[in-house]
Amino acid sequence: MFPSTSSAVVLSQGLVASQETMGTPHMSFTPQTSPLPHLAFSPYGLQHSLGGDAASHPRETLPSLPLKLRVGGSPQIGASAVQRSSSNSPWPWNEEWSLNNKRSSVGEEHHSNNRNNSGTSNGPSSSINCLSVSALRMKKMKARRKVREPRFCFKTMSEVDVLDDGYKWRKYGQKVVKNTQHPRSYYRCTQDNCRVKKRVERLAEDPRMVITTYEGRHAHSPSHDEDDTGAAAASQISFFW
DNA sequence: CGGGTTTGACCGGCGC
DNA sequence: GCGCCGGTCAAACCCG
Repeated sequence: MFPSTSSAVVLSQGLVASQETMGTPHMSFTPQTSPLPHLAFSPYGLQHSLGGDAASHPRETLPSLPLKLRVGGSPQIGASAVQRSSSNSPWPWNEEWSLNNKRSSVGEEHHSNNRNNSGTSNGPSSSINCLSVSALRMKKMKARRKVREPRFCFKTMSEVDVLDDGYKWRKYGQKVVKNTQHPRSYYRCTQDNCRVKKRVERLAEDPRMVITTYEGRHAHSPSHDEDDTGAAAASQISFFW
């Protein structure tokens, strides 16, 4: 799962990204100064800071992440909480959280879709198929777009992009976002009935720093064995929005 | 062969 | 209204 063989995940301390990085101006990071054997975090105490939408998400809607940055045997773990502060950032906790307030949430649909067939199908029924497929796709897209799961993110200094948080992820997309030289990767939890997603990207100004954004909450336990030290460490590190 | 990754296309949202 | 951009899809590809 871990794509790289060696990496030192170190604590990022007191970082403040004040200029636009990956379209994320004025990010500020709360210092975490105590190196811990494992990274864990508890974003739950921060719901109130998320505004109305967050208030609508009960505590349980936030992802529980026994993040286990087990790198190189003796990890120096650290994570910087990222604080919501910008007004015009494309960073998710700004517009997207506010969008959450505006959009009603409906269930997502997961059907197979035949997007690529819509333009190439032949025969007398092709137009009908086109329409139905297109309509289905549209419906699906709309349903998908309206759903906004609770999110939080953190920053780590790591050589690897994908941190071992105990869950199994499948990459479903990669995108180069504007004004960045590093692509953003999109991952989805491979567990059935679990729609937790995460985005991983690197800071443009400091490629050693990895920004991981989780969306949603796992409806299951981590996919591989945990020693639970992450949970224990959760009491030692708190994450902030 | 099954599961994961890559990658180009597509879509909706949003700003101008 | 239009174009840009981020997010997602899914076929093709890769790998064990």
